[in-house]
Amino acid sequence: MQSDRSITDWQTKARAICNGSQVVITPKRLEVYTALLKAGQPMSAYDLIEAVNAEFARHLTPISIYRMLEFLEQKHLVRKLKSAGKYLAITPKLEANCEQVSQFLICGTCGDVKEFGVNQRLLVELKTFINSTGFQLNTMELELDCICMNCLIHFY
Amino acid sequence: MQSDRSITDWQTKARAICNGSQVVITPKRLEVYTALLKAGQPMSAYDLIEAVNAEFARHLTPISIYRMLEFLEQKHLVRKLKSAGKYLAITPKLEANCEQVSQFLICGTCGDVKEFGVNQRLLVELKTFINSTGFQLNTMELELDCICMNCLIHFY
DNA sequence: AATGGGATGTTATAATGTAACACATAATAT
DNA sequence: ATATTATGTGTTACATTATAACATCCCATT
Repeated sequence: MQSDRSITDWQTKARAICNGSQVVITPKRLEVYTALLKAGQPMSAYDLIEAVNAEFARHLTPISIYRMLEFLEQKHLVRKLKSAGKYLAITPKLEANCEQVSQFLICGTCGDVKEFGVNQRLLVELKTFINSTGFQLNTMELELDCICMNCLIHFY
Repeated sequence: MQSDRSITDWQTKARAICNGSQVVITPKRLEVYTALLKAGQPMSAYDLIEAVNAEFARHLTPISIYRMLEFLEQKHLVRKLKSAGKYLAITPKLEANCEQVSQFLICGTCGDVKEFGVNQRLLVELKTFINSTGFQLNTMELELDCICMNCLIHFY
């Protein structure tokens, strides 16, 4: 959960990011982004529909949400976690530190997600290996299949 | 696509792996595994239903396939690629080489998957970083979001 | 006002994955 | 040898995630 203050900051930044092109951040797109910011955790597209419709008195349909999410992804305001089918607002956390790259640690048991900064050198090394295959990494922010401490204790 | 010879080898190994416990590899489970081996590439559960039903004259339903896939995953005969929603028969390729760990390079554009061996040291290092978070990596065989050379040429 | 591009609405449907309960089969215990 | 139990499968229905196709709206510019 983000504070109201930082949400406002991020809304402002979002507007700035989308400035200048023909393609703009509309009120609804900003609402989708805001709902994700407020949640402060990954949400499914359908959970997001409920959240936006409730909070902003809309009646968005799945296709609309998916289109807006696609837009927000292109602007790097939202990140899709493919392995979980969930979406996450991108926040500043580790951006300031160029030595660190965010990794998404996803608990395969309960779905909890932790964002964690890892030494950039490590990922550059991995990227270099991969480049020799003809495939190129789309991002160095990996989705890592994990189990969280809580599930480890309770279920194993 | 695997050769008939190596498919037979893997069927035999599969039986051996499942030997000794109460839980056995039944004909149908072996058929699911065999269909995946023959495909030699990741398949969706529904593609797999069609393949098994056609080749072995079954009429399996989704729930059955998912149950069999779960069994095969537990026995490490099948790997689920969560980010792609596809399933892959596990084959020997890199197992012999302890210095290397398989990585799954997944083209986000066309869905093509390449298995690629990476220096184990690198992944142990990553794993060590992650352990400090309270989350633990379920596997060092990562799913890496990539673009393949072919899509790179055609679409960008 | 006309037009043209981007954004959204509307409807329908595809693709992926599970729940709940019934039945079958095979190993074991009595 | 039968009863019991655990495992495997069938059947039906449904939940969740995602997209296709086409219509309409809105707004900037002509």
